[in-house]
This record gives sequence, structure tokens and C-alpha cells, in this order.
Amino acid sequence: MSPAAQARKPGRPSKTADDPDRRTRILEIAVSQFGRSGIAGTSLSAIAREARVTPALMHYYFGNRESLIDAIVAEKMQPAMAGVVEAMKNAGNDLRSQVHCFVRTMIETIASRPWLPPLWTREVLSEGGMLRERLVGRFGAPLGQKMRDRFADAQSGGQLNHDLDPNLLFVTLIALTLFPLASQPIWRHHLGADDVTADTIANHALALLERGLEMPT
Amino acid sequence: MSPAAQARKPGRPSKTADDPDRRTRILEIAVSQFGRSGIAGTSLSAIAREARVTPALMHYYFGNRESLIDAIVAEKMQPAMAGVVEAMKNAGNDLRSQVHCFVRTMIETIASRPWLPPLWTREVLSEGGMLRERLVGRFGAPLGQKMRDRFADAQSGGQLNHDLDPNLLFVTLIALTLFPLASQPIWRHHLGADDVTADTIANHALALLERGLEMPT
DNA sequence: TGTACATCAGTGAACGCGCGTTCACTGATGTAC
DNA sequence: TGTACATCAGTGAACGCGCGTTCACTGATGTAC
Repeated sequence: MSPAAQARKPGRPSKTADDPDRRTRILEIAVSQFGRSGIAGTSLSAIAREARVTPALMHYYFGNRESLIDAIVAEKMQPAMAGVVEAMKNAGNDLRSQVHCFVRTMIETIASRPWLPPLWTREVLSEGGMLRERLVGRFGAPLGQKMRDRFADAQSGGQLNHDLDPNLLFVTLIALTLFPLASQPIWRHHLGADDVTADTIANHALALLERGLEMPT
Repeated sequence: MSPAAQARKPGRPSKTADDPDRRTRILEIAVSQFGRSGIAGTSLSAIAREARVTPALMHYYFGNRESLIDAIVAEKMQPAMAGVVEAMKNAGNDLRSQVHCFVRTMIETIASRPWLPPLWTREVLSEGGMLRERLVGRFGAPLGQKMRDRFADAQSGGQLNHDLDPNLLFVTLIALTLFPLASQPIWRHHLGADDVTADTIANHALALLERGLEMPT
């Protein structure tokens, strides 16, 4: 039907194809569709359609559905999370600068990957999420434990609001960064807040934390 | 195969059935499965199986898939959200008591409905969420606008931390309540925080807000 | 009270559809001599 | 430089499967006389 589709001849395509890395392109379309419709709500055929590619090609590249998901975890999500972990290693020992570093890095990481918040809330956060075990155990848990210990230390040293729960602070930091960015599509329109940028969100979160944590100046 | 299934005779069942309201029971199973696996990830057949009921009965009661979702919105989700809106009407004019009321009511509403956080994060929060338009426009937006105006008022009157963004405060309140409860299944185990209750979460959020908002005492 | 019939709750079996996956194939490309 | 062949990128057509939905049906229940 479509002229582009008809132009294609059978057999191995010639090298003149203007498509240097289809695998990467398919992976990007996949991660964006997974973000928009959820993993369960996205079929391989739908990804193939948007990529103007045969469903059979999906299997040629990725083997099967499960392996495509694995590829997205390995090549898209793990690098994002590893970047946050890495940044925290260079944040120094000062509690305030650690909090600032986490918030800023989270916001940057998320803002440059629009598919990340929906994928995270759907597939990592939720009980039956398909990516949960593959990511939380390896990245979330170690970082979360380290930060909880850091907060508990600071609290017993009188450098942190005593009414806070150290266990919940790591969750709170994620909530204050991931959630506003994830939910932005909802309220942006309804609140008429079109001028809210990723930076606005970071500053708001830090303003709340600055006073709320009661860190000494 | 199963004895219970074989016992069933064809034709209209006698009134002695010990199942007074199957529709309600099916709806509860549906909302719980939607919460666990997402709407796209849940088939009518799967719900029917758990409810020990024919797939055909699903259509007898609900007409079709779309209408089942409508029923869940109308009978399960809207009452929950209406409860929060209602509570806020009786919260008085004091900003502090409004914030306390919102946080407490949110936590209560969510804690008594385990399916609510996953359903919310998946189907309301996310861009392609299936429940978004049906709920946000009617409940979220009006309440959000009212609270934003309230915050902006307080801020210009010097009764609220000037570095905060009034647009984002409503989002922040939801983030601090919904997110920790939604993500609890993840970190509860990994952080070894089995003793964190809904009340702990409410107190933590209020402790952070109490200082972070800089409301006058 | 008995009887005839309409209604009602629910089912079994079938339907078309899109899905994920397989496989024999095609013709361009790389390589050995 | 030719030529013969192995390899490689990719496809078209088919597959079995579970899905949502339909429909003719069954026998208990309610109702009119």
C-alpha cells in the first residue's frame, strides 16, 4: 500500500540504506512506547509498526519479547540509575551537599529521559511491575541503605530534624523528584503551570528540604 | 474437573446459592487485579477465573471491558476521591489544619484501599493512563486549583516559605503521601523497615512539612 | 390452591482478531582461490 | 581480475493461542388467573 513499503525489494537489502543502526532506533521507539502505554499495553507489532519494520525483525534482533525487555533494562535503565549512583560517590561527606547532589542528579537524569518517569512508576514502583526485581535489588537497595545509614547518623548527631524517619527519607527524596516530573503531564495543563521547568521542581524540592531537614548551616 | 465446577447444573441457579452479591465480589476482584497487574495487563478471563465465574458472566453483568472499567471508576475510585474533597470542606480556614487534614485523609483513604496506589500511579499518573481523564478533570483539578490559590495567598501574606512554588505544593502533598505508600512493597523488604505503618508515613510527611513550609506558629 | 407462561440468572460453545513466534525463502555482500 | 560459494540481513506467510464478545439454550423463579 504505502509507497515506501512497496519500494522494498525481497532479499538482503543493499548497503545504501540510510538507516545505520536500526536496533538502536527500535530500542528507542520501544522504550518510548513502553513509557506511554506500559509494557503490558505495548505489543511488539505496535513497536514494529512505528519503526516501519516487520514484526519478524523484532525477533531477528531481540529473540523474543522477554529479551527485548531485558535489552531495555540493560541498555536504557541501568545506565540511568548507575549515573545517579556514580554521582553520589563524588558528592563528598557533607549531608547538605549529598542531598543537593541527589536531587539535582535525579532531576537531570529524569528530565533528559522523558520515558523514565512513566516507566518507573508503572514497572518499578507497582507491585506487579515487570522491571522491579531487575532494578531495585541491584541499584535502589544499596543506595537506599547507604543513605538511610547516613541520615540516621546525622540524626543521632543532632544534625537532622528529629521527627523525621531515616528509613523514609530516601523514599521522600525520590518522591519529591520523580513524582512531580512523572505527574507533570497531568497538572501542567489543569493548573495552568506551563512555565514550570525541571529546574523549578528541583528548587522547590530543595527549598522544602532545606528547612524541613533542619540541617545546621 | 474441579468438583465445585462439576456440581453446577445448567439453567437458572436456585436461590440457595450462598453468594448474595456476585457483582460486588467481581468488582472487588477486578480492582485488586487491576492494581496488581495494571488494566492493560489484566484480562476479563483472568478476573473471571479468580472469581470462579464464566467469562460470559462478565458481559452479562458489565456489558463489555470498557464498561467494567467505568464501573470501577464510578463505584470504587470516585468515592475515594470524593471523600478527600469532602474532608477538605470541613478543614477550616487555617492553613496548618488544612495541610494536616489533607495528609491524614489521604493516608487513611489510601491505607484502607490497597489497590489504590498502584492503580493511581499506573492509570492516573502515567501519560497513557486509562483512568486519567475520567478522574483528574472532575476531582484533582478543582481541588488542586483551590489549594494552589490558598498557598499563593498565604505566601504573599508572609505565612509560607517564600522559596516554594505554590503550583507545586499540591503535587508535593500528594507525592509525600501517595508515593511512600505506593512504593512501600519495594523498600519495606530491602530497607528492613517492616515496622513502618501508614501512621509513620503521615507523621514523617507532616514533620517535613511543618518545618519546610515555615508556617507561623 | 393449582396451573400456564413470562421472565430471569447464567452457561457452553463458538466467532473473529491480534498477538508472539517460527521458518523456509531471497538476493546482496564478503571471501577464497 | 573473475568466479563460485558461504554468509548475512531481512521478509512473507503461516502457526497456535488467548482474548473479548455473541448467542441460542436451560431450568429455576415470579406472576396472572
